[in-house]
Amino acid sequence: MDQRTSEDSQTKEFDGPTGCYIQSAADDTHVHCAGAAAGVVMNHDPEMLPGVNQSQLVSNEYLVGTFEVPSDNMALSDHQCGGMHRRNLFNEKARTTSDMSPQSGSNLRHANICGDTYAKPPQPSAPATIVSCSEKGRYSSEVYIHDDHSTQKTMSNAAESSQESHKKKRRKVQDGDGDSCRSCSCKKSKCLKLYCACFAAKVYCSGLCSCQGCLNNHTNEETVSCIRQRTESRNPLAFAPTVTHACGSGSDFGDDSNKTPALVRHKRGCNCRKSSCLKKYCECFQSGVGCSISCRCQSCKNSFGKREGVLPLATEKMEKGAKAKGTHSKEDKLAFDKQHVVGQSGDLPSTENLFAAPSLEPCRSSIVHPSTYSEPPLSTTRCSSQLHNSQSLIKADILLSPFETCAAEKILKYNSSNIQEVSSSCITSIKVVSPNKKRVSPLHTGIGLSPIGRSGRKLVLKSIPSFPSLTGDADNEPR
DNA sequence: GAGTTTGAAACT
DNA sequence: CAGTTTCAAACTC
Repeated sequence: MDQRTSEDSQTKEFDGPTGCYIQSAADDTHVHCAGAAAGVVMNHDPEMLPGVNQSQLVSNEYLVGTFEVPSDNMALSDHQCGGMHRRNLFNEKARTTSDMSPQSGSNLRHANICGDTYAKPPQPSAPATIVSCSEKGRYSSEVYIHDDHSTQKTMSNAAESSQESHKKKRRKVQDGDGDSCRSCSCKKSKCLKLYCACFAAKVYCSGLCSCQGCLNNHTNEETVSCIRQRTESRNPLAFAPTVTHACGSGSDFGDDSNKTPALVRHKRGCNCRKSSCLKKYCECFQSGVGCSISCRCQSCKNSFGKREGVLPLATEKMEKGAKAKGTHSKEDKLAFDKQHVVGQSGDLPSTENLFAAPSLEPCRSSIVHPSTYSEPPLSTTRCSSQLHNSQSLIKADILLSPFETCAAEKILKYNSSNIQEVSSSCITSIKVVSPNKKRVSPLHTGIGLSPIGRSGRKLVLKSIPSFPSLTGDADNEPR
C-alpha cells in the first residue's frame, strides 16, 4: 500500500517559524526544502523526479549515494564515511523487523552513519517528512530526501537497544557538562525546533539521541541550516548561550560561596512558578547559576543564588554595600530592582538590553564546543575590528556584540584604543546548558556591566536604534 | 517504565 | 503582546 496516497497516513505541519512544511506520511520520507544554501538535490522522491535514480544525484558539495553497511555494524566512523555526509537516510519510519529482508537488497542501506549521526536509532513513529522552505523567493533550490525503506529497517535494532537505555542516557547526558554528551528524545519536533536540545545547541543529533523522526542530522544539513536561519531570524538569541559570564573580576562571588558569581547568570532568566527554582525545570538552576533580575520566577529559592541576589550592575555595588549591613527581603529587593531598572530604561538601554541584543550571536559561537558546534563560528574578529573608536564602538555595542558591551564599558572608562584586547576578555559563556531562548526581556539587567552603574555617567546610547536582526545589520556594519 | 508535572518554545 | 497550546525534560510513583 502506498501510504503516501492515503490521507490519513499523512500529517502536514506548517512550521510557522521556519516557514516550512513538514509533511509526514506513514511510508516515505521527503524533505523538500528550498533552503538558504540549498542547491542540492539529494535522494529524491521518485514521484517528484521520476526516472532519477536515488544514487544518481550529486549534491554540490558531497557525493550523494549509497553504500553498504552490514546490518550489525552501525558505527562506522566519520572517517570511514569520508565526505558522504549527505545521504539518504531517514530513520523516521521504524519498520518492524519482520519487514526487513536481509536477504534481499534491503540490507544494503542508505545509511547516514557519519559523524555524530551514526548508529542513530530508528524512529518508531517516524513519518515520512517533507520540509518545504520558502522565504520570499530567496531560495530557488530544493532538497529532496527520499527515505529508503531499507534504511529504516536496518536501524531498528539499534533503536530497540537505544530506547531501552533512553532514560538512563538522558539523565546521564544532561548531567554531563557539555555538548559532547548532548542528546534528545524528541518525538514530534523532528529535532528542528528549539525544544530539541541538540537543535538548540546547534549540533546534530547523535547516536546518543533517542529521537523520532529526526531531521537534525548531516543528511539534512540544508534543511537544518534553513530552519536554523529561520529560527534565528525570529529570535536572534535563539542559539545564544543562556548562561554567560560577563567580564569583570573573577572574585565576584559574593559572600556566599554556594552561590554562583554574580556575573554568571542565565541570560534571559527563568519563569518558574512552582519549582521555586530548585529543580531542573528551572533553567537557571539547571545551568547551575543563580536567578537574576532577568528572571520572573515566583518564590525563588534557587540554591545557586536567589533572584534578589543578582542585580543590574547599576545596583549591584549599592547592593553589596547594603548586604554588608543585612539582607533585604525579596519584596524590598524587587522594589529596589524595579526602581533602578525603570530609572535606567528611560534613558538608555539597560545592560540586559545590550546583552539581549541579537548581537550576542557572533560571540556565542566562539564558546560552543568546537567538536559539536556544527557551523563555523561567526567571526569574532569582526566584532573586534569594528571597535576602532568610541563612536563606532558604541554603535557596535548596541547593534552587534555582547562582549562589545563590555568593551564599550572599558573604552568609555579608559578611552582606550585596545578594543580587541578588551573585548576578547569580556563575556565568556561558560556553558550552553539550556538552549531555550524564549524571552528577550529588554528592561532588566541580569549580568550586565553597565557603565552607568559604575560611574553614574549616562552614555550616549539612547539615540541608538533598537536591535536589528543579527545577520542583516551585523553584516552591514562597517568593518 | 508509565504517568505526571513543569516551564520553555511555539502558536494564535 | 498576552493567552494558549505544544513539546520535551524532569520528576514521581
